[in-house]
Amino acid sequence: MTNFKNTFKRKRSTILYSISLAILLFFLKWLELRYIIFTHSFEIYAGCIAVLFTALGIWLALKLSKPKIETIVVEKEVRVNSNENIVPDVSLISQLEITKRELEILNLLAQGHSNQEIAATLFVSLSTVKTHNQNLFEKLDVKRRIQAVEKAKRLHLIS
Amino acid sequence: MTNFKNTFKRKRSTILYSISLAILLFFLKWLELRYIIFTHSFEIYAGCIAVLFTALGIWLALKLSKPKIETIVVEKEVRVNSNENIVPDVSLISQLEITKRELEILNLLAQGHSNQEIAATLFVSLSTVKTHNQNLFEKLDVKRRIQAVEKAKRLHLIS
DNA sequence: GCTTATTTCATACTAAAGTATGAGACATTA
DNA sequence: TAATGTCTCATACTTTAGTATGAAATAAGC
Repeated sequence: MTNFKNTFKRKRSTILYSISLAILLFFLKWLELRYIIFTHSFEIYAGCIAVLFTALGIWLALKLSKPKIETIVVEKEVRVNSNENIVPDVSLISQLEITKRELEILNLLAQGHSNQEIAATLFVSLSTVKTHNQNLFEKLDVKRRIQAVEKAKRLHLIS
Repeated sequence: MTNFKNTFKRKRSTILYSISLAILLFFLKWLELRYIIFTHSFEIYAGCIAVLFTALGIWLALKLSKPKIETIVVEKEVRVNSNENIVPDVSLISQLEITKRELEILNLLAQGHSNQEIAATLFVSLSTVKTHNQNLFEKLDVKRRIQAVEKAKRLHLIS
């Protein structure tokens, strides 16, 4: 312990010097920072504005964007004995926002036609048929044409 | 006409004076505008930054955010024939020389599965499923899976 | 044992289907 | 007139489907 005290006394000046030096260095660093901020105040200001208004933009977009409406059909099985006359369910078709053209294509799909054949039948391009298919699959919440047909028949969208 | 010319000559200086005055005024206005822009260049710059980054924010938000989805659930009664009159036509199946395995695959096809899924279900390789499909299509005399399903249902090979 | 039918798998290829994205034309509607 | 919905088409790319062919393993029946 005495040894430690002696050592401390001997080295006090050194330690003090070190501390002063450290403080001075910190002060200088601080001055440098101030200087940097001062000389670049415009850029910093602009940066702040940029960040702020980016945030504003994001907030605006999130607030004002309309939610996409998705209709999900929950199927309830009802068992019947007789084959009733199957009538296309018009209300469900409109509810799922299936357009006339899409319904046409759905019927052709159900007949087992390829996209090429459908395009030829309707006098449109292959691209068009593919686009209709895409929209149709999304509206019916299916992945493949065969599922679309299957579901459409089950929901009586087509006969 | 002569009268007009004389009037014009008399008033030419006046007109020229007016025009000069107008030009001068325009020039002054332009200077003023320049001055305004100059003295407020920082605000204008900041404004531009604000607009730009607001747009950036909106774009970012729209691009990167998942679309808001509002879900509407519709309950739909699906009528299912519970009677037993739809029974796989065994005689026709054997007549067409459709094997057990092929019939299994036909049923999975009818449920809208992909070849991959069928392979996984039956614990066989994709190649095998394709081979079965090929044989099946030939026996049913169709070109595509969707036609195979359609025909199989029509012939009551599957329910 | 040999043949035959069935099931399995592979490779290599072509064709078709599906995804993602952007955009023009046109009619309807607020 | 501006916004919206529908239909149209394109390009570029990835994934599935389908074709052709050959072949191994196995069980059933002659």
